[in-house]
Amino acid sequence: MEWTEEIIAQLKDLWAEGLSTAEIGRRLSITKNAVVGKAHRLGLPPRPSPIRREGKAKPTGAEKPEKTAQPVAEVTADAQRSEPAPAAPRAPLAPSVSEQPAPAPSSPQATDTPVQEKVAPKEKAAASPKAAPKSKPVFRTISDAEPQKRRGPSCCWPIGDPGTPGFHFCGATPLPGKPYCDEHAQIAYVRLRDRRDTMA
DNA sequence: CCCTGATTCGC
DNA sequence: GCGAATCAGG
Repeated sequence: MEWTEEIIAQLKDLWAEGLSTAEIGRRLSITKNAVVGKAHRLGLPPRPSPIRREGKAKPTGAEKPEKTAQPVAEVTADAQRSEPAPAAPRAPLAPSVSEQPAPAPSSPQATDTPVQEKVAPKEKAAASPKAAPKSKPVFRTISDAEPQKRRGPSCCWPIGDPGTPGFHFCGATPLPGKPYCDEHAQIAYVRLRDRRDTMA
């Protein structure tokens, strides 16, 4: 795992937002162990821990079976070909706004915009993902995440979390030559110098 | 069972 | 430093 400054910043941000370690791990495509381990190493404020580990000798050391990690975010939208998306490969956390993982459209263009607003950390209660509890996060492709009828170009801005039931793409008509609609293109194509973080 | 975070310790 | 394995509580 390559802990770049950016990833660490995201970790801190999500940690500060109160997301669970597993949730953070899911968003960063890493395990919760990695999140917890790194968080502790960074000296991040501890969460209300459910346990109090007393003097317990560990019999066997931790082996490393080394599972094949596949951080594959397969988003094959037919809309993005001529232009490489400078933004999120999987989740809308890369484009600017560090404190707003889930973009909320201010002006719904469709009459029934199924926007999920902000995905709260309690989203797990709303659904029971039976898929692979222990394995790596499964990223849904656009084909099964969005039962799109029309084949025309559509905004591929992700709404919600990949792998969760409500996940889908925006689907609005994108700007000419852009993978995103007007609305999301504004957040996707952000000047880096406009990025302002509240992190230390 | 599921979830959570903490710690240990081989690498 | 990293994180899987493990622990331990809800």
